[in-house]
This record gives sequence, C-alpha cells and structure tokens, in this order.
Amino acid sequence: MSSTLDDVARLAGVSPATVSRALRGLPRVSEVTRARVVQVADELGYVISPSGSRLASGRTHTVGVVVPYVNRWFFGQVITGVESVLRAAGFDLLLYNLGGDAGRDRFFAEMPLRRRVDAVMVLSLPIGDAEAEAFRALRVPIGLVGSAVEGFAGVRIDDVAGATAAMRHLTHLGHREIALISGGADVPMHFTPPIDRRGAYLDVLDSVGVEYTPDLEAAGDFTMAGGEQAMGELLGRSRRPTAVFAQSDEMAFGAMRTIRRAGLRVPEDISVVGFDDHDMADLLDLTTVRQPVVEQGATAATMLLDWLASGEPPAEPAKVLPTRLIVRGSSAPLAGDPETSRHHAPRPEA
Amino acid sequence: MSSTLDDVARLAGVSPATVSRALRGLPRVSEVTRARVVQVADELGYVISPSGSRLASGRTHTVGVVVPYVNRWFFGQVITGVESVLRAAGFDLLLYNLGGDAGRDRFFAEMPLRRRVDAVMVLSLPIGDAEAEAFRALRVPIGLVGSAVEGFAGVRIDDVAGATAAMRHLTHLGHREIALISGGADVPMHFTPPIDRRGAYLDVLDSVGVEYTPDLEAAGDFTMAGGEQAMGELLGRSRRPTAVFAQSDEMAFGAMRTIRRAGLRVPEDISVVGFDDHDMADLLDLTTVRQPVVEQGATAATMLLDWLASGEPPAEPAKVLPTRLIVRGSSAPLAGDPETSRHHAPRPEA
DNA sequence: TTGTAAGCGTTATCAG
DNA sequence: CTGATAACGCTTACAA
Repeated sequence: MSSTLDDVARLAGVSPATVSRALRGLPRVSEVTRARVVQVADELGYVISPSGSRLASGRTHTVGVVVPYVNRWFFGQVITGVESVLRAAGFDLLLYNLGGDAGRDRFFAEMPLRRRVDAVMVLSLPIGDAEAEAFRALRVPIGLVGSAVEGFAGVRIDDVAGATAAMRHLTHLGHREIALISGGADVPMHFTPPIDRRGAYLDVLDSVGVEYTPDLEAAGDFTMAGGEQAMGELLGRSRRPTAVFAQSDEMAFGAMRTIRRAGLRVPEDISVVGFDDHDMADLLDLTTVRQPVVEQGATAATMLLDWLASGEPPAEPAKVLPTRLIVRGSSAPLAGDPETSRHHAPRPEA
Repeated sequence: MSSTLDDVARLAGVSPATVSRALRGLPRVSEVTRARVVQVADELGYVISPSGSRLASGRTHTVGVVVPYVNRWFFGQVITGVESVLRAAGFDLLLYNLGGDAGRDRFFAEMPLRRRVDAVMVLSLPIGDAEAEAFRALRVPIGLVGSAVEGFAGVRIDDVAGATAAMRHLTHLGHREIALISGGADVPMHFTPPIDRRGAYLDVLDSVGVEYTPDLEAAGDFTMAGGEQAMGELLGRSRRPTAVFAQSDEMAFGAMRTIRRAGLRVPEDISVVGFDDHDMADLLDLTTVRQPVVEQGATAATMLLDWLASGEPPAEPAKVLPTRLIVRGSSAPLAGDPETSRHHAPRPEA
C-alpha cells in the first residue's frame, strides 16, 4: 500500500542506498541526485518506515517519559516543556504514567522501556538506589527533573533558597509560630526537594531563635486533599500557628480551605505561603515561591538530547534554575506585631 | 549485548519459530516446550525487540494520542484514562501535544503519526472536515473524545442535557438575566460541545420566555484568563446579568475573580455556574456540571482497542456518558425573588 | 507439534 | 559519488 524506499529508488533510477543517504541529508550525494530523489519521494508520498530504520540502525529516535501522575498540574507543565524540545528534534515521546504505587511497582518490575527508547526522562519521581540502578541498567542516557543522581542529567531548582525565601518572608512579617505542611513521610534519598524545603524551614526557624516542634508539622502528600487534612490536624493541636508554609501550592489550597471552614481568615488569622506558583495561585491570591516548570522540562530534554548526540554525559551534575518569591494576599504581618503592622495595607479580595 | 530470539532458540534447542510462538502464547506449542522456552528466555533476560517484531508483523502495538494541551486539567484527566487502558493491553502511548495553533498546523501538515501507530486517539480537538480527512488517510482506527465523526469511534457526554441542567438550575432560582461565557468564536463543525452547550442556553432561555441578546454573551476561549476577560466585557455592558453560565469551570473561575474584583459578590450579586467539575471547583465552591473525564478517556481507549482487535468499527457512532449537576455555593436565588427566596439557606464560605 | 525459509524496510560496509 | 550486499530481529506461510 504505501511506498517503500525501493520504490523511490526504482523511480529515481538510483540504488536504495543512495535514496537512504539522500533523504537523510548525508554527505556524499550529489545535489542533483538528491534533488531528484527528494522529488520522487514526495511525489510518491514516501514516508520512512520507523521499524525498518530502527531495526537497521539500532536507534529508536524515541524518548521514554516517566511521570508519576499526568493529571497533576506540575507534571502537565513539565511534559509540555519536554515535548516541545523532543518534537522539535524529531524524537517520539513514549509516555509512561505510573499513577500511584501499584503502577510504580509494576513499572520497575517490568521495565517496559527496555529496547524501545534511546533515552529516558524521569519527572520528579522519588528515586532510591534501587530505582536508580534499574534505570542505569537500561544503558541509555537518563534525564531527571527535580532530583540529582550521579551519572544522570538533571535539572532542578534551588529548593533551599526557595523555601528560605518563603520562610524569611514569614519571619519578617513577625511570625514565629509557623507550621509546616510537608510532603510524604518516606522520601528516598535521591529525591531531595521535600527534604531541602524542610531543611530550610528548620534553618530559618533556628535563625530567629525558634525551636522546632513536631506539633507544628503535618504531612500533606502533595495533594489538595492532603493539605486540607494536614491543616485539620494542625488546627486540632494545642498551639495554633499564626502562619503556614506548605511545600506545594496544592497543599496550600487545601490548607486555606480548612482554615476558612474552621471560621478563621487568611491572612488575618493565619498567613499561608505555598510553593510552585500553580496556575490557580494567582486566582486564590496565594503568596508562593515561583519555579520555572515548563522550562525545567525543556532544559532537561535539551541536556538529554545533547548527551545523546555527543555521547558524553553532561559535565555539570545538575543544572539549577532560579526561583522567586511572589508575594500575594495570603500572607500578612502578624496581628499586633509592632514591628511590621504599620507596613501593612489591606488587599482586595481575590 | 542483549540476547535475541535466536539465542533463546539455540539454548532451548528449538527453532526460532517455536520460540516466537511459545513466547507469544500462541497455540500449537506443547506445554513442555513452552515451559522450557520461557525458562530459557528469562534466564537470558530476553526482551523482544519491538523493531524486529513491528517490521515483521506490520503492527506497532502503539497508539498515538493527540492532545491540544497536555497541561490543561481536562486533558491530563483524559490521558490518565487512556493510558491505563492502553498500558493494561500492552500498547505503547505515543504522545503528541499540539499546544496551540502553530503546533496544530505543523501536525496536520506533517502528520507525524504515519507508519508509526496502529490507531489514534484524538482528545477534544476541534475537528473540521479537512482534519477528519487527514486522520482518515492514516487508514487506522481513530478514536475521539468530545466529538463525533462518522466512521470514528467516539465517546462524549450529553452536552445539551448537561447545559440544560445548569441553565434550568439558574432559571429555577429565578434568574432571567443570564449571561453566557462561551468557548471560542469559530468552532469547526465536528466539535459540538460549545455549540450544544450554547444551544441549551438558548433553549432554556426561550422556555422561560426570555429573548436572547448578544449583550449577554462573551467568548472566553476555555481558559481562566479568557473567562476573566469575558466577564469584564459583560460587566462593562449596559445590562448587568444576575447570573452567568460558563461553558467550562476554568472560565467560571476567571469570571468569579472578575466579579469579586469589581466589588461584587458571588452568589449574592451574581450567581455563577460552570461545566466540568474541575478539581478546584469544590474548593472554590462552584456550582457546576460534572462530567466523567477519566472515564471518557478509558472508554474511548477501550472502544479503540476493540476495534483494533475485531477489525470492526464500533456499531454505535458515539457512546454518551452521563453528566450531573453539582450544586454548590456559587449559585443562589435571585435576590428578592419571592418564588425562590424562602428555600434559600445561606451556605458556609468555601 | 515443530522446523525451514522467505520476507519486512532500512542502514552500513565495502567496493567501484 | 554510487551501488551491491549483508545484516538487523522477528513473523509467518508452508512443509514436515
């Protein structure tokens, strides 16, 4: 039904080998021959057969993209960045959505990418040594967003700096009773964002002479529902915080809701700061730490393709992109704090 | 480096053909032979070469998934549904993100799926005759979510019913000055959701004896920013609506923000109803029409795989999934309406 | 039930 | 600069 390289060769009056070279833009083909071949090819509507090409060359021109949850804002953004770079380079994107622990286990048990990709991009997936080893066993370039592993290409943000900015913002506003809504409980060693953000929380507290107390920490699983619940726990404890730092915007959204349901106001009673600058953060007037999400995906994909093209893994272990504190209406000076309250002007409701 | 089918054959002391049959679970292989082959195969860590298999069989075991914007809530959900079905069936998912008009044009100009997929799933993409023809030219089963085209497998919701429920809800609350925030201006013939929803708007208005006026309609492009702007236009006109029906939740979110920024309250001054039941709808206390999004993806994928397996296109032109009105706090009786106000109890803030 | 052998559509090596 | 020719790894009649 559809025409093959041999068909093109026959009609152009040259050998298949020449057609192959001509169409791929290889040297050692005279321009007149190439022109003829190209013309015949698109007269015939010739399209190369990927299977044939892959079998013969050994390269798939495909990148596997492994993502925990396609349906979460963050991953949709990263994929957008990755996709545009891959597409522009003529690579196919094979999507693997893990979607929870079951899918994750199945993935690592079967490693379905074996023999079908030239490289793999892993998006913000908590990775331990075993997982890193499983990827390494594929013997293809691996790119990471959000974590750094020796021997892989990585792009991340400076989580410490971002979280520090968020926390300093709160302490400058006079807050001292600051709660933390963290991610999950057990994060593998190579997935540092939750650890780094928590570390910054502790350090900033320490820098203003406040002692850490577990009473002011709750886990929110990086989801809205988790944030909602975590905030519930926090409000149920003895000391009510005057501010909350959530490790992600979605958790912050959940927390804001719980606060309001409890009859309290944001920011008058409790200030809330998130992390990400989610699409909805502006709408909900949430103070947050903006990170370049699409760009992380694009940058990581670019590094991966460079690696593929050069054969050399990237020199730098992980590229670090900047974050920026975006102050909105969900954070305000501590009520009655003499130091800061005179700077405070009321903001319009979102 | 990695072992081939021939390696397995040699070690198992059988022919390559037998290995092929044994590993694929085909009949006409004795159980003892199959057992031996399987054992040798995983001793060797044998993994089939997709390229070889594809070239020989002509089937790619891959489905191309074409999506307008991966980073929008709706599409992330649909992809999740599609992915789980494909993965379970052992199919690969090749992702094509159009990401706007430029990408869309490039896609249709190049049709990069040619020769690389067994079937295509098109997610809520506005499709005209030309596009439908382009897909048909691939000569593979095509699945659609959100539109119906003759000869394609389709899954959609009853947009008329959904929008009617939303509009009736508003008219029952006493509203008569109801604005519509519609999608884009130019929707191709085969992409009916915006048309159907608008039709329902007109019909319900008509059923209560209200005449349509363009003053009460604005386009929001199915985005939050678009909804924000559309609401701005509506408020700038002579007649201020007492209620707004937005064709998507994201547009509704934007509209709510504009309303509040204008110093008005939702629902006291203006009721707002959306469409989708977006993750954030509950948080923002938005009355909306819930549609089963993940399930639409899963159902469409299932139909597509059935078609692929049987060779028969689905009998029914498009499967229709139900919607359901979810009443939350963003809609309330028309202020001062004697008919309905006695039923109204105040709701807690979100 | 199993084996033989001819492809499938490219690429790549090596002559010419 | 161009052409034979041998892979690449598997599937699938067709035979046995």
